[in-house]
Amino acid sequence: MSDLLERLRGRGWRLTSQRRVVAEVLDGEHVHLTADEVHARAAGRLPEISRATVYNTLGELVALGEVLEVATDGRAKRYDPNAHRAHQHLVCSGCGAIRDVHPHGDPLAALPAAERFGFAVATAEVTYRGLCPDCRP
Amino acid sequence: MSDLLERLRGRGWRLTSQRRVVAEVLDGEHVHLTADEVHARAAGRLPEISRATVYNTLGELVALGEVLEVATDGRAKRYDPNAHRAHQHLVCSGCGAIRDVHPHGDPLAALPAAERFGFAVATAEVTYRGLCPDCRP
DNA sequence: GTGTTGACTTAGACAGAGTCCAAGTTAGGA
DNA sequence: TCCTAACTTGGACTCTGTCTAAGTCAACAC
Ligand SMILES: [Mn+2]
Ligand SMILES: [Mn+2]
Ligand SMILES: [Zn+2]
Ligand SMILES: [Zn+2]
Repeated sequence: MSDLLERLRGRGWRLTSQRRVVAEVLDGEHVHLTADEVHARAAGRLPEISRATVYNTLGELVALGEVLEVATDGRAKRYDPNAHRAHQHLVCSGCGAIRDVHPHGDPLAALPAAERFGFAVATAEVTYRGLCPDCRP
Repeated sequence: MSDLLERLRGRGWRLTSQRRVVAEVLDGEHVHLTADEVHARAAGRLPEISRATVYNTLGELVALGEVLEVATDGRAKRYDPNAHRAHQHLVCSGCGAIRDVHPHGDPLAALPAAERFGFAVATAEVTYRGLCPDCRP
């Protein structure tokens, strides 16, 4: 992620302080922040950064494949900087905590051709749900 | 689904015309309607049914396990009356069309204990994504 | 260094999905 | 038939995200 800014420059992007700060907020942390959380942390370093710019930058990073968008039911999307190693998510049904997990095998392999209905199936996302240690009875 | 109204009555629910119409709209169809689509179809039979009641009734049916909520990223949730046979979903990345699919094996089995981090993992939802025949280049 | 310019940022209006509330209505038991 | 708690209603409200017009500035040319 630290060379992300170089990669972006290589694509002809302007390196603005806003983009730099958003990249720094996502850098290194294996977290799954909402756009508003990214905005709050970015504003800690660059107080007047706008929500629109955070949304724009996140959208650009997603389009480049540098960040993944994780849709969690009903609530705000989460942005995942761990885009370079395929993984799935384990979500606590109690508190909403999210962890990266690495299941065995390729989930796509479980879908037989007869169940593909002519689709060109490209990806399989798996969401495991259950109660985390803190939320267990 | 046709005896759903009986099951609801058994739980002490009042059988109102609104609830009856929402149940009829979902009945039998293996579709994945949004709340607003359910409202539109229900209003065809009972013109003054309100959005709030449709949301309330759908939420109650979900809580009872009679209907599944399918979160599709960014868009409105879809309500799935096919709650009595486990299945997964295949979604077109182009037009958003949804189909029920039945992969081989239990997707939970692919997650080793060491990857469960103390969670009591209960379910695995799989979303397959790709282009449907109409959207393929 | 200075100037130029189109890419970028901003505030705020807007939109879609869903929730909440106070007031009115009604299903179903007494 | 009456009564009342449960249900429904319309509209206000919240949350998430998009859009736009006007202002700003990074990067390049000189
Ligand atoms: Mn992740
Ligand atoms: Mn389904
Ligand atoms: Zn938890
Ligand atoms: Zn399609």
